[in-house]
Amino acid sequence: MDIRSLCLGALMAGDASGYEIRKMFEEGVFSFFQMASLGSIYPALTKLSQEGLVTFTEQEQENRPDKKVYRLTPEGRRTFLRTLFQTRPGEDRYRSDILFLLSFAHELPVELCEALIDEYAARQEVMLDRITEADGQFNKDTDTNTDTDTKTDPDTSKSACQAGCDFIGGLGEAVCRATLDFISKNKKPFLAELRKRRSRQP
Amino acid sequence: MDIRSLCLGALMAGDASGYEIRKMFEEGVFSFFQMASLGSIYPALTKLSQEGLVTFTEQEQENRPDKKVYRLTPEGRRTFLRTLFQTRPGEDRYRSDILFLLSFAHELPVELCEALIDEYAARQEVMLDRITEADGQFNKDTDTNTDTDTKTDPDTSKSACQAGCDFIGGLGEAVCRATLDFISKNKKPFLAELRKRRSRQP
DNA sequence: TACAGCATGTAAGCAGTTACATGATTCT
DNA sequence: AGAATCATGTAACTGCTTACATGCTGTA
Repeated sequence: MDIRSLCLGALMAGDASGYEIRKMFEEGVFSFFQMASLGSIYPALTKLSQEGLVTFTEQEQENRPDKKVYRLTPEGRRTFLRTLFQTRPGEDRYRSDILFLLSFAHELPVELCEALIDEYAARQEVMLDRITEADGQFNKDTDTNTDTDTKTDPDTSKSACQAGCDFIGGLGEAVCRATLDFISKNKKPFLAELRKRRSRQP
Repeated sequence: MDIRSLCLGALMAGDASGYEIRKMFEEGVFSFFQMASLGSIYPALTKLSQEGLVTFTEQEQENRPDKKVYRLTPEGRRTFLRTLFQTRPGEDRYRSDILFLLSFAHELPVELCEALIDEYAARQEVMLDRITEADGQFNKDTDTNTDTDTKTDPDTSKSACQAGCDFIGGLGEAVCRATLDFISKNKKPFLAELRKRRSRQP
């Protein structure tokens, strides 16, 4: 998925600034399985608006810098939907430095291994919080899109991403819990095993 | 983790050609949490050998193209270990087109949603097989490194990556199973929910 | 006959990260 | 006083994917 589709997808949930879109990928629903940095979001939004797939309104804010609030155009919506249909999804990719480091546990001090496992668990915990908190975050009104033609009817708009996001949120939750469960069950035996080996071969 | 460290890590398990290293990331132990393509592996190995971190021997093969079998030098080993100690692990990143597409389930035909879920499950199944098969793949003798000074003693060598890889393999297995379990429990209700909405708002 | 697997390598191109640039406000 | 949050944007750089180039073997 390229960054442009990611931005369009984010805007499907409601109007947002570049900064807010990043937050969706960093803390929100999408954080579980996609990410995007500001350095890629801003150029993408610029290009998207040049192509007429999004529009933006500059919002003055008190005590805050101005905001460019982007909104999907009907064409943007159509384009995004077409993309969804046509995309044959690429392979999932999971990258984890921690797990790579832990592959070499037998070469590392046991304390470091423990720290790595704890760090891994802590991150999973954070992810779990994000996922459970994000539940229904697509339903909070974004005050700007109550009377737009980009939105169909209020009911559809309300349930925006809901069904899909619930399912995926549930999946993410299950995965995080399984991970944390595995760690709580296997951490100690694993570290004990490492110490045993260490004492055999110093 | 940059590609160079990944290659060094792969070679910790025993001598290998570039082609074989890719297989480790594509089908082997590392496939769960890292990946690397040939187009990045070959240049990395070349650079690594220029820096003296690996050596290679050209092996003629019958009915097969020649092979360059790479081996860690003591310095390569030291460098890699130092990297392990010093690296403060970057954030885990999971990217999934399928899950992104499924976030918009309410905009897609139910049949497509089902196909996406099935595809997702199938991939998890493949991953599960890889992980369980990979168990102990670090222990199969690679016939070339029985009498080298890069290896410590046979016992250590035998248990190469074992402890860490067992742990991580177990984790991967748990995660895959949790995913498949979640899907088998929630797929039907989810699709039913989608159909219900669809009939309400055609 | 065509495709898949084994095997290595180069190079173009792109996508995205990181760093830089700017600046106000609020919290510690 | 300094860090963090909000807010936007550009540009250099990097790292990776993809495609190209080559060629043999075994299978469908």
